Amino acid sequence: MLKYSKQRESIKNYLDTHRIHPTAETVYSAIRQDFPNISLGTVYRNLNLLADRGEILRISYGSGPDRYDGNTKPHYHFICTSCDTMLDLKMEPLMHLHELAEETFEGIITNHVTHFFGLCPECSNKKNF
Amino acid sequence: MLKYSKQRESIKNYLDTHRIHPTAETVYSAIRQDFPNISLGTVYRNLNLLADRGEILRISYGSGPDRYDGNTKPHYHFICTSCDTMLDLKMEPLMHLHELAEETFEGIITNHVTHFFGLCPECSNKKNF
DNA sequence: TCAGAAATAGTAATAATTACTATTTTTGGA
DNA sequence: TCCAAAAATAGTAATTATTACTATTTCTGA
Repeated sequence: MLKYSKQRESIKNYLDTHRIHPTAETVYSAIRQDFPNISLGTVYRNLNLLADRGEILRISYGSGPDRYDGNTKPHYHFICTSCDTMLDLKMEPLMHLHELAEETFEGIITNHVTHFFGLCPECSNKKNF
Repeated sequence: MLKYSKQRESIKNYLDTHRIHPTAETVYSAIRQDFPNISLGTVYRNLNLLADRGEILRISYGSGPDRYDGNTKPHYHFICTSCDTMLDLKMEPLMHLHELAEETFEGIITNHVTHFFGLCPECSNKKNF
């Protein structure tokens, strides 16, 4: 049985109001403004709990820590290989790609994950000068 | 200047002859049959070196350790959420997806990574009984 | 053959995350 | 309103995957 906690509410609220795809560490630093004694374990536990319930997204990619996203609508993510910024892409996601993949596969494919890499607008400008 | 090493040759050969997408730890265990004193650091260093040179693929996904693949031809990977087996998919990869994504993006997108998840043939059979 | 460069083995360190435990908070009844 | 059980927390320790460090060994080309 899930019980209310003000720490969890604060974490959820932070993700809903800051669409920067923060890491657990970033969330931890931010929440500490309001809850100076919150522990990193609590942040991880609640991020996992919220992600398992589908209230937030956990985004894993290559190297580096996982990112979290309050926007659960299907959308693609871009990661800048120079500054690690993660951005939402406007492109419509290919929702049925895994159904296509399943046609030539003996098992069951239920979902797929795609991430895009390159230089973010800011970093691509810097490289031009 | 790159120098020959029998350990590296053995690692490369293992990946070329075992298309099971092994982890560094799996490669380490296997190579130890021939080189009982090889260190895990040597395995990691050579896997990284080979991947950087494009001779093998490093595959990172959600949780769990990275996998390595001697097959450098572009192809998609499937990961079983039940047993963690990684399999190649026969489906043709969408090589130009990141060019499509770049059309609605202010920065530069140079590549993308897609992984598929579900139950492998073996695990999907088990669940039916 | 030999000297310098590169690679190795073995070990220590790091980064991200999870596990553990004693204490505190929440919550649905009495 | 009070209370006990369940759940959550803070603080800490442990784990996992990987990289860094260093003294020794192996390559290689002159």
